[in-house]
Amino acid sequence: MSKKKQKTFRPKARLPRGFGDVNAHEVRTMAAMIKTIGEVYELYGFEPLETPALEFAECLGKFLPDADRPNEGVFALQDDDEQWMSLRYDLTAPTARFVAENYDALAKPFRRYQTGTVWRNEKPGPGRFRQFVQFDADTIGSAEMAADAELAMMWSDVMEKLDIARGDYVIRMNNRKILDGVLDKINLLGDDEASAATRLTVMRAMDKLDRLGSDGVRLLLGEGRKDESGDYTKGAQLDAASIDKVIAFVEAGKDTNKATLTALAELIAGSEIGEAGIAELAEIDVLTSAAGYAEDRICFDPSIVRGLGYYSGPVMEAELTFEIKDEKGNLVRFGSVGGGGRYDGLVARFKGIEIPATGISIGVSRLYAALDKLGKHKAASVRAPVIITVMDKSERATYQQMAMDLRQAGIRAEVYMGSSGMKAQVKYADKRGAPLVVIQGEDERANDEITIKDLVVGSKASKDITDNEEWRTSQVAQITIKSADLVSKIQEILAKPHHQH
RNA sequence: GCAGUUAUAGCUCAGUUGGUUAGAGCGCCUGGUUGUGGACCAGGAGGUCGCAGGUUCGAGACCCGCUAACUGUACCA
Repeated sequence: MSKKKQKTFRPKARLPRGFGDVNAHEVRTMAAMIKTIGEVYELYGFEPLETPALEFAECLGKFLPDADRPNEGVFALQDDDEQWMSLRYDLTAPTARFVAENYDALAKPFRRYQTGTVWRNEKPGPGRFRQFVQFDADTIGSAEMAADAELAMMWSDVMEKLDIARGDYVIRMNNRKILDGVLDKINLLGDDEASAATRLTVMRAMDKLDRLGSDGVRLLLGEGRKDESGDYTKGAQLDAASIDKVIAFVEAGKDTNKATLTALAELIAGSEIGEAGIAELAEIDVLTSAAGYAEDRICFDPSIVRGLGYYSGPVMEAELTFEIKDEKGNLVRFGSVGGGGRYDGLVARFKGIEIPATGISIGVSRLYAALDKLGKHKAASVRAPVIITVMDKSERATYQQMAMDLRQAGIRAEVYMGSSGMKAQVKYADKRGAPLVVIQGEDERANDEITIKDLVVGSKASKDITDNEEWRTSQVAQITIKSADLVSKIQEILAKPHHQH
């Protein structure tokens, strides 16, 4: 052996980008959110379903891993028998698989809700992760607009149950058939490849109205647009008349849903598919209006596009409309926190027969981030445990009994599990945010007493004490009680206002 | 994917036209205080200056390549 020290390999402790740890506060608030959303879904009659994280790649849809880039878009791996499996990238595709697999046994329409983690192998950004949580509800096997209307209203209920005030959010709704109507009017509904490609470009451009404004969209519909970094995006090369039509369409939103429908009807008059879409939205409007859900909650917005893949009828998006400032004072808008719509073709991939379906997907992770910045999380705070210090290790059983007594009364309590001295123990309690510290050393034990130190009161008192001698010897915010009174005394102290949240 | 910017301690960042042992604040640890959080005081740990090459007597700084992160943009079931 050489005398040189072998350099031991130490991996850098780090996480792949787009993945994040979830701390105690986040776990609790996220769980509370999920509970709230689930309760609303249950109220509407939806049933829970869980499916696995991995599915056969071919079941999830068009993102089949190929030999060159097996993990583009999805995380995929090969089973023993070389079949490709993928981590699910949404909850809709697994649901379609489930329905196709169990179709005969299900009560139709099948109404289920599901929450879970999904994974996407793509570039992360602010508010965008490679692993995140969604919470979906779908009605499968109904072509009725009532199903879409119900989801929009339920979504609105969810937002308000999460303490997002009416006006701070809005469910925006459009219809893919109306979008097709516009494309129809500018002669882009052809089956040829060129039309299909231009269609995509046009829809992408329309979807960017909120971010780029109508001037930016105009550029994307025409020649192309150069962004501030100098990168150039080629446009759809439409002629001026067509551009005007598309712009008029995306800006056709009015103050009331009825007025929007009227405006849209004029713009796409003569297109069969477009008129069908307007009829669908009109039907939804009747139902939502009758239930009292006005434009301040569910708003028809012609600029909503929502993905390019499978939607076939109404599409919707939940948007947070308030703005707040970040640490640097910049205005931050959260924007979309979920999407949904009708996808009549999805189950047909498996069954051959078309089964109409509609659903919504709430982006729990994004919504969480937004509510966190708003300070709107409820039920998030759990009181830290009372810490019982270990003054004499030989008395551990006694301290343990104190903790058990407190727990019996429903009070979080823990005996200090480390081996440091008292100073470190109180410091530990402080760092944990403990409300109280329980102390029983030799002196107390001799008199069958226990000392309770109130860390909240002590913290306030420390501001007026600059002398350490005084701080130490005055034993600030401490009381000594009879051992038998431990639980009742602590209950009494914790009921005081300064220990309430 | 494309473009721009950046990379120095756990965090936020200094580091002069290239010059000796690379700094500060905050945080962390220890002691002042063997039975007490904060404040204060004293001390301490922590860096292959992203990686690899080159220019130079000499590189944290200059040049080339790579990597990563950030921002914008594209894509987004």
